Amino acid sequence: MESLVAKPYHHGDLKHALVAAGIALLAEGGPAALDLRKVARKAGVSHTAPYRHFADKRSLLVAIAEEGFIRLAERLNPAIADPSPLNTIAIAYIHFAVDEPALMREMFSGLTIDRLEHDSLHQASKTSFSMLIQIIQQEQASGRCVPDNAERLALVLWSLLHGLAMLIIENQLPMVTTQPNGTDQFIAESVDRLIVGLRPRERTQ
Amino acid sequence: MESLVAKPYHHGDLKHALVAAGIALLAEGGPAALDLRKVARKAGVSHTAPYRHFADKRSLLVAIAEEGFIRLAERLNPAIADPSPLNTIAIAYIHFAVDEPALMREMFSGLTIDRLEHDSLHQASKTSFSMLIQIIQQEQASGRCVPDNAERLALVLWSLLHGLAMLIIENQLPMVTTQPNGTDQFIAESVDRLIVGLRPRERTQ
DNA sequence: TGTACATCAGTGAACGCGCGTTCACTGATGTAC
DNA sequence: TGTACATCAGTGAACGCGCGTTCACTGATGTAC
Repeated sequence: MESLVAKPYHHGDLKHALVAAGIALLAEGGPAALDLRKVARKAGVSHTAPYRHFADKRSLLVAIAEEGFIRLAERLNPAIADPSPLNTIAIAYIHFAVDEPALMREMFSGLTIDRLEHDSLHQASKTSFSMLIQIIQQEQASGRCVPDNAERLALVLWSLLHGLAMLIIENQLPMVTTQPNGTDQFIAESVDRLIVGLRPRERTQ
Repeated sequence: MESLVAKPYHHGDLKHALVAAGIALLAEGGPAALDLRKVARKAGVSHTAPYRHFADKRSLLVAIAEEGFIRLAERLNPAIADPSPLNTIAIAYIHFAVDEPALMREMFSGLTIDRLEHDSLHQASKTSFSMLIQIIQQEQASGRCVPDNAERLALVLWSLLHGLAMLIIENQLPMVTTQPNGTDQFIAESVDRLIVGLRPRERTQ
């Protein structure tokens, strides 16, 4: 069901259209659906046209992962100005994963794409991470977070959020996700737990 | 380099041999390396022999994931009797992932295998999770953990461990993993953080 | 403004490959009498 | 203990398929004069 009106010979912006087509295919059919020929078909172009813009399939995958990190950063960004930034960024992170599970997996499949070899991809992922650091620093400034190394604390937070996101999209937490509003509730519960800790406090509040 | 001595016509235990061959292939070549023909070749058998034991490729993948969860449970089990069980089970969980990254990914790829449809697989994964619950309950019994719902607390712990494991095997934490002993140190740091919390405590200890 | 030509962005046929699966088969094993 | 036969576990040829990639090509565009 291609919606193409009076297609010209030259596409105009095929490179970005191919990335968008790839992301759309991931959304529709999971990771297995991502092959060069399908991407080209989705973009309404012959299956050899992508080679004018990407050296090979791997290059397209890198571009898709990069775009994924850019979109993730856009989703996380509003949390910085939020009065309850930890919970808000957690919700944003996990909702992004739930909305785009296949893209999320593709972005984090470091086994197939070595991030450090692709600088723009690396930068894109660092942008998201820097938001976590920033939020930790804000919380430290207002005395709601211990004054330890902010990057390290952000890594712990990231691990919790990433684990939640992955377990949820891999359907490992049915006891949580099948409840109405269960996911958001459990995210809030998890973030609270990280904030107050497992160990009992002498005097609450 | 098959080490086969005087191969008989009947294999004897081909079913388990195929699962073992699949896990070995995952260890060697990553997720992409896992196809029926390679598995059969690895087990020293024709590429149609697996169909005597598995209906199709999917069935073999389910069996491999199940074996993965059994092995994970074996690795986690000793932590229960450990004096510092939280840190020990965390180390065990993440070391398992680091040792068998492709198997780990396969086990948790719920997008392709629906766990709830395969009861023995579901049971196998619950065994590992129940160890986390057990450890939380022990800590609660000795007053080192708040007396909230143990299963819920275990889910939070699991999320943290899973996120750590995934980020590490996807090579997202180079700043941690490239340091000598950096991984174990960061695991300990993360578990400690979950125990004491992000929020400052009035009076330490 | 018009023409010549280099360059760029697309096409479609063709390739080799390895996959999952099927099929008719054969060799090995277990059991009834 | 020996034989007949059903059953089980393996084989190898063959299939259809879709993939990534290459190649020679053609249509469209931009620029120099």
